[in-house]
Amino acid sequence: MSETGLTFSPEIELRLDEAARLCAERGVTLTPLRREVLGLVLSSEQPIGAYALLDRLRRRRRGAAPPTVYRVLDFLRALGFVHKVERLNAFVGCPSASNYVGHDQGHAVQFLICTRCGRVTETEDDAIAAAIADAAERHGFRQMRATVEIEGICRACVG
Amino acid sequence: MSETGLTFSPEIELRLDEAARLCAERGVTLTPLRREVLGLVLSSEQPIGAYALLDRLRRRRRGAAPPTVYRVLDFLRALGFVHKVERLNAFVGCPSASNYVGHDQGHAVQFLICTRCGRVTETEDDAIAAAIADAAERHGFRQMRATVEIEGICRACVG
DNA sequence: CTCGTCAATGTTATAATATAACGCGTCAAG
DNA sequence: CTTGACGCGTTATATTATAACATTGACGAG
Repeated sequence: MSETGLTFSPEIELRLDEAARLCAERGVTLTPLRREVLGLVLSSEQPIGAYALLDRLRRRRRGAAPPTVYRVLDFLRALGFVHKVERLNAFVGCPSASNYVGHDQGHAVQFLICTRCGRVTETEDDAIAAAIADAAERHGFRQMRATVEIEGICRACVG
Repeated sequence: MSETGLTFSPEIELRLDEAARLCAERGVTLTPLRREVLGLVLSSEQPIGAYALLDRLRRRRRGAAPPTVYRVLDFLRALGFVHKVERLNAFVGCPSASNYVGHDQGHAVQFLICTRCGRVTETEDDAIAAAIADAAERHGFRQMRATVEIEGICRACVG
């Protein structure tokens, strides 16, 4: 009857389709492997580490190795589909990848990391970005990108 | 005649003395090992990785091992004498440790990371801190600390 | 004194994260 | 048809960090 069926939830498949479209626009390819890795990242409630990703990937692709996932993550980050949370050495899907600009930067994002539930919320706060740009300028510093990771307890956890 | 001589430059020895004083105030001890590690971090022009630190430490202490430096770094970070630069997995001395407040936080600091010369400048920008606090609050997020790391080209390098 | 306790460090092993380097197949341009 | 770029496989290794347990020395209670 049916084929393998959808690998991911319909919502995520939609986002993957959108990502494929954006890739095509930029003259690059969202290969099956890349699509699968992105789907796994997007499916994770929490930031996912490269090796956790690798484990999950291996359920479907025998022989996947660290370079497999790191290469794909590099690709996805360069396109802005995925971000790395430095504090956690883990990766999150970008909720607004259509805003894409460039190499894991472009739209200045910040993360709210809940140390209780482990979830990470991405924001794009212009006031923070402006304050940072301003501070950089005052130091005569030519800013390329900024990492902003706020740790604490999220609304849901704090009750 | 003289003994071993000063391990570090006079300026750094002064800062180490000050650190020892602050430790005493807080009822903890800046042991010789801790003093030496802090001196090494302060002596480094650039952020220094734990294993680079370990190498240098070994010149004077045979048998130093990774836990040796990680434990000391934890101690120094808890006191605010040292910060970790997450983007680099490396450590910098805090220029204003007298402002100490607590566990590698307290006074909200930001880093300006020059990707050309590798130097890192620490700042304490209230506008950034305020913008972050404000954004957190708007998300109903109880902020505990924030990592802000700005990458680009420093004044000296950009000319 | 001497015992217990604690902070500090030593010691061994291993976990977790990330990259280097090379090979191989496909496919399109020339 | 061959050359070069891309995508991925494969093996090995580098880098960063922690777990777990042992030893030492200082110091107060008894």
